Amino acid sequence: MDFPSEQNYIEQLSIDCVIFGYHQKQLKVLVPKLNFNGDFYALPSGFVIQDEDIDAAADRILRGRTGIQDTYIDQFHVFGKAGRSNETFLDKLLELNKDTLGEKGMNKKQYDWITKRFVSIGYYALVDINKVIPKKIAIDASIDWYDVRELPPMIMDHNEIVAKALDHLRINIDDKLIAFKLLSETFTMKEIQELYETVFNKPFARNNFQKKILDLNVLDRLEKKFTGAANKAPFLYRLRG
Amino acid sequence: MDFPSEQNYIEQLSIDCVIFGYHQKQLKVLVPKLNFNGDFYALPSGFVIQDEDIDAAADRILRGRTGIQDTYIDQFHVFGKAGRSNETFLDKLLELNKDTLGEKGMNKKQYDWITKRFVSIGYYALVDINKVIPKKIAIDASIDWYDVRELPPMIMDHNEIVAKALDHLRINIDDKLIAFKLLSETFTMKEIQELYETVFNKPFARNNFQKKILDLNVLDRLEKKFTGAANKAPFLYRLRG
DNA sequence: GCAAAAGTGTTCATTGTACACCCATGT
DNA sequence: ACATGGGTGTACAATGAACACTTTTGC
Repeated sequence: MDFPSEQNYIEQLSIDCVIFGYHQKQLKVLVPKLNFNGDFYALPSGFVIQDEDIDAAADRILRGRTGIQDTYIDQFHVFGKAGRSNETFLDKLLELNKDTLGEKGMNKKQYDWITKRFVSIGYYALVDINKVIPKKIAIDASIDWYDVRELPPMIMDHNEIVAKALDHLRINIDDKLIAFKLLSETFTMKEIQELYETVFNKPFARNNFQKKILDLNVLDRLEKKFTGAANKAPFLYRLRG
Repeated sequence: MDFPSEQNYIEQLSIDCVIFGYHQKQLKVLVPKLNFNGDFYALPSGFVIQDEDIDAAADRILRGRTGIQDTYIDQFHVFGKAGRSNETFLDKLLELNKDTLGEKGMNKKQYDWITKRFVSIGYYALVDINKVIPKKIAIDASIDWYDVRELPPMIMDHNEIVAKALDHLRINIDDKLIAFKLLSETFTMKEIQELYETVFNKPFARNNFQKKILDLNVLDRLEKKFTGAANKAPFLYRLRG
């Protein structure tokens, strides 16, 4: 396997990505399971190349797991507690993977790299879940979408990182008009409302919600969407610009 | 001099502090001038010790320049463009300080430390300017308060860092009730208003402002403050808790 | 009494919420 | 025709901004 210590990365600095998607009234996060013995789930992470902007590094990490690039990303917090790495996680990982991560599998440089304390920059990304085909990379055993409310226990402080990312998503969703990044190109008003209700975990009044969204003046109203249902056909909308 | 490369610091990761104070209708930033040949002004910065939380590192750096600790700090952004260090600044610094920073003054390890690319975590701090006696540390030739609108040109992207810190101060000032951190223990309503007017660079209506602040329900009204002026004496207030 | 500045109240506009109603669609 | 869900309009409440008025202080 490739050890990051062999690459020209900044040491002890990592980037953790919370990739949000939305499907069928569920806010989902893309989470790989690590290709080691033991059930280790970890956010898509990576390191910063010496001559690379940190935003570019986040975009590169995202591209590796989603296949798409130039998606919406937002750097929201740095996680830098000294003890965030070594609360049982590392011991367990090394214990269960003596062959690959022990003295046989690694040299000292490699061992030092993974056992040192890391400061991690948290990014969250919003993607159209239909455009993403989750991709395993070398370190992954599998990768899947999980409902943000039913995430597996992840390594280190990764569950906290997701919680904080969700806080920031809620704070920014109106201000930065980012809700639409989670939807397809075109969408109905009901779909936006259900997205909001999922994100905030509370109902919104239908008519007032419509007014609020239309008053943003950022949507173009397109043709109607005929579903075959026995009711009035809803309009499709698209983000202007 | 002490080189940071001799300490047990995380490499290529720094912390930059924007220390805000307020005095006589001016929002001020504490800026040291570096103890090198050439006019190099730089935000109070430092590095993270291996077993130290990043918040603790910021607090330590702050304590070094202000003498006070446990002040209000907020981590607001990470500055990580690959080219932020080496736009003429480093060349100029090395050129003007061949004796101390050239081959004579430094070994290779020290030279590598200062010439590598840095990712910097930005913190801003709010202090009661009356409680701070600015302290030079070894690297400083001088240290002074500057009006945020009349800062000297600083190294690298430090002027941008201040601008972004000010953005975040404005965003958070109401939400996190942090305006009072810039004032003395007790203050008049007029002093709070002038602080707001300085921070936002715009006037506020006196009566509405008073109502807004009192409606926060976080202030205790104390005795009146008799200034000797020929007008009604204002009340003093203090943050509750 | 008077000027200066603090404190309070009242009105108007804007925004947000709750309720009611009409419209299109397929059976 | 009618059940279903989409779209719009109106009334009320809460919030915020503009204006007016009263109170206190030292000369």
